[in-house]
Amino acid sequence: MSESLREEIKQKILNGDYHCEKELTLSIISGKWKVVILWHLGVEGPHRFSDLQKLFPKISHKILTNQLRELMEDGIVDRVVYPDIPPKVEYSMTELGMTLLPIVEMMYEWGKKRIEMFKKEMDAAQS
Amino acid sequence: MSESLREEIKQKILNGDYHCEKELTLSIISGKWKVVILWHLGVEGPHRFSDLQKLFPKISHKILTNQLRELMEDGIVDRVVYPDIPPKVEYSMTELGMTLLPIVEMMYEWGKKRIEMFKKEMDAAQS
DNA sequence: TGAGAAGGTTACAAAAAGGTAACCTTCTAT
DNA sequence: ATAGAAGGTTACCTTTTTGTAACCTTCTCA
Repeated sequence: MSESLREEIKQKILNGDYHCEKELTLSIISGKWKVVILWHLGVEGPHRFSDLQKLFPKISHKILTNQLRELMEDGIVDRVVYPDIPPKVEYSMTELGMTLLPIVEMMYEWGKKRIEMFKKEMDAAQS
Repeated sequence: MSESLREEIKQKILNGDYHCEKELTLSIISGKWKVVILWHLGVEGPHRFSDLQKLFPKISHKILTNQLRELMEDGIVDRVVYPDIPPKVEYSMTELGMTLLPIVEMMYEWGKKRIEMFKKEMDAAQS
């Protein structure tokens, strides 16, 4: 019936009856591939659908479409169809999407440091 | 078999064979209640289990335990049991957890602004 | 004695997210 | 004709995540 956490939170906001600032943000970036997509679009600029497929060989066609659709619904990415044959479709960050990029970049930095900590722990354990 | 995205990403890191910095961070904060829990523990300090229950009346007992367990496994929160009767258990941020707080706070700020935008749009639509 | 407080666990069910595989469109090149 | 390119859709299935409800422990208070 309800169509996900994203929808649930949007409803709450529309009803004006909930404190869900952080949940809203989380609901937008949650998704197995969303932060990586955002990182590439934000840092490297627009990408075609097939570029993204090459970047993430393990994502299936359907799921990639799906993640992009949701990001579009949330106003984070834009989709431009060029009248070419074969089709050419480009995805890019919206202005709003770019305001999300600092968060994505902090997540990247945090994760990087955390991974370095793991490595040190493992090295220490071996000596 | 595999026990979630969190586990999957940890495995990748242990095997040393993956670029998943952002995914690591996301996997830690993903969870319907985790960012709110982190925000309260980080900004307001330690809380008892029952305090958290009162803060989020809709979270079930089991899910709260579960979210806290996962945050503990990830080294983000600490659990201290006091030898009282009835039991007293306090959850708090670890040092590592505190390094995550800036991200949570940015998520809060972003969400807040976004909600304000929604309100303006709705007001504009009504006039 | 038996209800309640604070925390915990377990079996089970429902919803959401992710994934597979097949199909479609329109044109171009073989 | 027919295979391929670039993107899209659909039906179906599996795994993860979230939730419900019941139970347990130990002590205290009525």
